[in-house]
Amino acid sequence: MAQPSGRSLRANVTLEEVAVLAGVSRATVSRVVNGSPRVSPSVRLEVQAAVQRLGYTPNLAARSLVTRRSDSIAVVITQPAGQVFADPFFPRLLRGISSALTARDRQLILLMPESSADEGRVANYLTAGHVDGALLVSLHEDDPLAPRLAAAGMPVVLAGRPPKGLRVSYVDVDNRQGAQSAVAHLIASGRRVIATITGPLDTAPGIDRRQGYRDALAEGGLELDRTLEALGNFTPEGAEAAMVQLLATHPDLDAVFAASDQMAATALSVLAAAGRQVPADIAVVGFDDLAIALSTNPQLTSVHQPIEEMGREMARLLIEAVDAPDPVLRRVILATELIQRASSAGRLPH
Amino acid sequence: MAQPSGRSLRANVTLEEVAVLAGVSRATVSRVVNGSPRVSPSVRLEVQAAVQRLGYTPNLAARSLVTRRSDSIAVVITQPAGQVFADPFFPRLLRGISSALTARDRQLILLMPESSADEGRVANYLTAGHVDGALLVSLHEDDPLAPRLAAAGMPVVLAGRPPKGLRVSYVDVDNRQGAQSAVAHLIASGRRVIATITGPLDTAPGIDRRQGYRDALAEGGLELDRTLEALGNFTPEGAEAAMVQLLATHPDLDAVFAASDQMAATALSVLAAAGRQVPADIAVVGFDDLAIALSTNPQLTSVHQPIEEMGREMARLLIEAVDAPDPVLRRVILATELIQRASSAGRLPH
DNA sequence: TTCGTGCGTGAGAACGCTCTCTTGACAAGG
DNA sequence: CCTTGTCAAGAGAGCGTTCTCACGCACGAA
Repeated sequence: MAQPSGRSLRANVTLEEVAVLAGVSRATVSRVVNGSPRVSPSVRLEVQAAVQRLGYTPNLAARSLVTRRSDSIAVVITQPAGQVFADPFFPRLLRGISSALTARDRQLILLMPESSADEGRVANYLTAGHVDGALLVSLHEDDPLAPRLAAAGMPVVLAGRPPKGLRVSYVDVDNRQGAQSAVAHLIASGRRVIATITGPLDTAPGIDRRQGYRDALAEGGLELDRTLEALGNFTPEGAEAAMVQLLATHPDLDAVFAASDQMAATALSVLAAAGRQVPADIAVVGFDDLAIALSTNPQLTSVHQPIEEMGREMARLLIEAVDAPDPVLRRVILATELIQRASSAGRLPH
Repeated sequence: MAQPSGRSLRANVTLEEVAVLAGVSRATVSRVVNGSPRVSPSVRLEVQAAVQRLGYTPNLAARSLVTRRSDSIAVVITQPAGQVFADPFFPRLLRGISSALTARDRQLILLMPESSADEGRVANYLTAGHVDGALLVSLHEDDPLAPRLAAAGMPVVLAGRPPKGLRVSYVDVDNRQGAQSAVAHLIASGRRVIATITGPLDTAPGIDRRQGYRDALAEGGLELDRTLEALGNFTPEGAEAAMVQLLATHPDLDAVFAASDQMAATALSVLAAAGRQVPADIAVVGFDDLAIALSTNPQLTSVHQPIEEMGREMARLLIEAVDAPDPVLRRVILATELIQRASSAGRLPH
């Protein structure tokens, strides 16, 4: 008998078929599948055997139709084109999210709107009830999606602290404490004229990391000198200009805290070109602990962020919010860790 | 009247309600929504107005239940832990995929199995019919998923050429031609002792890029010298060892083609440490055209790959396969482009 | 015995959609 | 005037679940 050509027939085992094989009703099979306690042990065994034998898998569409939940979560990555792709932040975060989501049998639906027209479609899609909640990852500040979804009553968790007092759950890395520990380390190793190359100061990481720098200076008894704070904007161009300027204005500079590894790498190049020895003359510390920190010369001391953990925590928070009867608002700040490498090796044997 | 606490009620506008408002039957509304031509213009207008007014959005679960297709596509990223994350390949590819998928109203379901146990679950999930097809992105070779899914009759498209003659559709970048053009460029600018630092030779890109190197040598009339081929394995450690060895064995070396930018960057460091001037003494060319190529000193000539385009093409191919009545097998190879920068600047003014 | 009480199980109605079939209106042809 | 064909529109079944009830049985108390 000829096999019908084309696509193989999907495994269409239904609850009904399992019920027949097990000699029970559909309802009972459903109970077993969903782990209800109201089933006698013997029947449960019987049903499980039938499920096994037929290779039954619940039809998610049918289930979703009646339960009115999709068991799926949207991850919205709003990406301002450019160079940010150099950063392995997204794969890491996605991995964390994915891991927590599959552990709880939720599907991950990925949305990457490119244009603002796309963003409108995404908002519609999300509020149409196709997903139970949304994880928002956005690097630019003025993302209108978060308030819009929150207003629509959709559970939402953000990656990173939102800007202006937006009341929505988020998970962030402790940028301030991370920067503080980096600069404290520089002070502890005897550096005294410490500059910072900052990120854009209209973003939370930019602000927080500079604040951490200031905290450390204050705690270390060093005076704050605004001319030691140069705007780098997280770009190579910005960092280069900042480093050049700092060298020109502060010949006695003996340490630089760059708010990102990429900027730190650029700073290292500028220093090398200027004939300054790192770490002998000047120590350099970055932030992010990317792979690039290992391929600079010398290797870069940097602040490590638990990105996967951040993703996992976001997913956990969101699921919690979805399952909760009332809206929940939670903030989670994850600790960072200073990874010491050659670029800040001691002046003071400490 | 008190608003019921908790989650806002989802927009539960149904076909029925639209039908009532428009004064037609459910079937007619369905026809309008799905763009059937068998509707009179006046009724269509009426229905569209009602849809608009109620903010109707089709319930995907219900639709999927009856059409027996999910209109969603899985993207499976099988990631061997490690350093490969440094590469922005995934975000780029995902963006391309996402773009093509949303343009055709398909959902992107992302799966990132971590363990082999996860991979088993993924295989089950996929064959359970929750998705219409799968896009497989795997950096390691012996991924059992592709043959398994293909055997189950699930439409599949791979990112990159599969290893041993696996008969499945894929989209790849022209690694061979890319490498060839890079090395041809070196020859054209007067280099004569050209080494290559290869990727792992059990992977398609590793093999293909070395082959491109050999092609260019042959075409340029240069003799193939196996001692000029050093294994770098796409890792910094491998590249460093390779570069050190090449310098030791070939004092007259005047060019290096590294099969990845990361390896090229490492090679540059080694050369700098050895006091060799780039590009005056030795030219260096990489592959991938990552952001890192811009932050090396000097900036790195590299082979650019159309990653987004690759993603888009994969999505297109898969949707085509899903819609086709019979299984389709297609291969698409996308051209690469050599981006010339300072690291290979001319010896011969050409 | 009689009457709850509790618990395992089944019957059957949704859920919102698509799709086949049927109906009815109208025009054209004999 | 009746038949035939065409085409818009409606009726209604059915997709695979879950979930509310109702049922029946066993058990213990009156």
